[in-house]
Amino acid sequence: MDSKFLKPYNSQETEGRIYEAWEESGLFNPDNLPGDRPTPYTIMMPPPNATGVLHMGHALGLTVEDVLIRFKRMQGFAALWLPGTDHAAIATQARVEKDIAKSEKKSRHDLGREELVRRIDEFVEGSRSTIRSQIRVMGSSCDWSREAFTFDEKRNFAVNTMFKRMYDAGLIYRGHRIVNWDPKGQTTISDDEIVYEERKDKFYYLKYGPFVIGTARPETKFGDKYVVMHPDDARYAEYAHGQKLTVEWINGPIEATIIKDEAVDPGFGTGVMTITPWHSAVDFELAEKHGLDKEQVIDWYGKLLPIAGEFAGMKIGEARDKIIEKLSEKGLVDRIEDYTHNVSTAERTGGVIEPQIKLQWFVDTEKEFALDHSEIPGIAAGVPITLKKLLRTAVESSAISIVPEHFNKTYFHWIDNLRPWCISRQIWYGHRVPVWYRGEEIAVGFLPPGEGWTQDEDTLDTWFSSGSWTFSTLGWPEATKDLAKFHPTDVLETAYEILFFWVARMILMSGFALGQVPFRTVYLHGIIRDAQGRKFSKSLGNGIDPIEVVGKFGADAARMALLVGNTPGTDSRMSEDKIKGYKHFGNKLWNITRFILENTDESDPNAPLTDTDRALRDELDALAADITADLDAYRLYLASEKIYHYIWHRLADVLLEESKVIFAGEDETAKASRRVLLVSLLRSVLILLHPFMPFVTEEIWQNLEDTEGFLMVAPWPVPASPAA
RNA sequence: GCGCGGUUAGCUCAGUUGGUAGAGCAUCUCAUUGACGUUGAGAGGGUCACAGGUUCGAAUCCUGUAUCGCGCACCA
Repeated sequence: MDSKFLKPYNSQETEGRIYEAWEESGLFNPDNLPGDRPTPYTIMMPPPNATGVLHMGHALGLTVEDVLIRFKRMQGFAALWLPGTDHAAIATQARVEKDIAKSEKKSRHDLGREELVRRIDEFVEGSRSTIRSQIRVMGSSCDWSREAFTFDEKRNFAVNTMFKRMYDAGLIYRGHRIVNWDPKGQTTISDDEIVYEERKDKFYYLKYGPFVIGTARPETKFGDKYVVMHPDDARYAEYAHGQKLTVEWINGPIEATIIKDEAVDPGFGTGVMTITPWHSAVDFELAEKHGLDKEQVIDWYGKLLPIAGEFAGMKIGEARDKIIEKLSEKGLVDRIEDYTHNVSTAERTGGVIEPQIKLQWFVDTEKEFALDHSEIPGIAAGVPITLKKLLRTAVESSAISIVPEHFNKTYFHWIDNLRPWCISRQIWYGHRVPVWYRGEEIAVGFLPPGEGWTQDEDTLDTWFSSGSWTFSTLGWPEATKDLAKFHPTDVLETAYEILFFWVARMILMSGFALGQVPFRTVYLHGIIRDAQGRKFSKSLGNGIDPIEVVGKFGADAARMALLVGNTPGTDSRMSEDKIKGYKHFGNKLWNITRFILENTDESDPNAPLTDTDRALRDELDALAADITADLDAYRLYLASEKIYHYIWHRLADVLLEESKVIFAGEDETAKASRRVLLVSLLRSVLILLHPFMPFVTEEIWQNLEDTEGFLMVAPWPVPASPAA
């Protein structure tokens, strides 16, 4: 027996060394795996943002993915887990701009586009290498030879190709539409990048000619020359659609036009409203419908424009009070009420969103097109379909299943509320919109030959590029071997928070580009909270750094703590005590090994098993089948607990205790049988525990005399069922 | 407002197709030079949020209520 078993298990000494050995073996790459492996099993790592360091959520994701990939690798699949990082355009640029502002007191405009992008590239390079090493620390058995970055040359080619194909199919268009404008970040953002903050404001009832209208935003009302009511509202039956009347307003009389539309809720307020098409999505649609004028009232920095007369140049907040003051003097304020509502703010900058009309690029999710090839059930090639329908069908047809299942409803609910997806951003870091202009000419996708072309200034929403992650990583648009073999992928494992941001966009892009689903299963994990149930945050300072935890307790312990009892889609709490418990477990296994080795020196491998021992062997085989079924059904929280429970409370507490009595007795047949049994059980539990605690199991395996090669590729005892 | 979840032991949470309520931690008792610096055996502790219903049988299925959390839409 190796003398190292005489001391407690030391994760610090072991884990780095084992990881290096795995990496050098080349076995993370499915091309190098032993035996004939016709069936692929693929997971694309959700690329962590290249903005900093890994947090507990990443650690959980990496652990779940690694358990699945190790399980399937041992089961004989050509297992590919492809790692990568995300350039996360807005987040990264915001981060670097902040750093520069702090250290050099310079803005991006001081630096210029080229220099800022160069600085960001530099930052990202450093950040990516940090992330790479952190992914390794968790024990992730991913194929580094295929590593990808959402903003490298290959991915840029894929993005430009995708843009061109969607443009040619009529699904991408440029238009003046209402967008979410972030005056602080000076960019548009998508609906999903908005966070709502509850605020208490005033709600003003203003006299507008013969009407009383309600508004929370008097500062937008200067241009309001349309007054809208429901056509069936008896109170206003005397007014006809299109009728004009002159009303006294903020800066004097204006001509108002009556519009009748069913969009107005007669039961809300007075049942009458005026509209501001430039600064409200609902009003914009009304204006489009009736062909009304639209006028900008607030500029790109949140200040009032000349239309506001004496209020021009004022910030919104300042103007609001003064306007009400003036209206009040003019006797036009009917009453003021308190009002609680949600204000839209930009997730990244905290700026209050100002809806604005802007010339932007959009993806149209309701326009019909046809796929020339489809493997998605319910969608036939050549038959007209919309992206919205595609998104729905992929999940409705069970081509994709979501774990836990109830997120299906959330997904459908989101699709039903989907609006055109604004994909252009006014930031400098990221894939630049692949469109070039020359006079009246426009070129899409790639820079055409010839002089005088100017590229669109905007960049693309980062989710536009990560939408193609499952296949751009495999070489698309080239028809590579990898693409043919590994796509569609098997599982997409991610946080439920980005179901829409990312998961839906991948379904959309994969469906459009390949006529395939991007993955067969979506496994959504919950948020990891602290012991008090709070979200980890910088301001609270309650973060548990996974890397620190691993240093202290080992990656194996951290992995188990993240897995056991943590059901998909449910938030869970993390405390050092829990992690410590599993460090103890690693040491328990270490000592079980020691006991078995000490008592089986003279083991005769050919000795027959007694009936009792045979039954004990069968018991573990049954457990193996059970654990396999749990893993196939994504019940990792049960599988991990079951093998833990067996090792500690069955193997150690019962079987080893019993064995002490047997070894102390006179029955040589029972002794011989028990030696064989214990060695056999030890080997089996190492295999079954390996996906969960890869380091300590591999280390023990390497130190057993009768084992060869890596535990990492030892055959799993239960073969894959044909259906799975 | 619409939708989705949670409510089970002091705490954190499991409970897969309905079949005698479980784990870890905590508490208490006992044992212990032992494979274990990190041990074992045992005990106490639960009207499974509440009210109805279906069923031979409900933590589990159905209806409703309360309460907490989340998502979406936000209404002029």
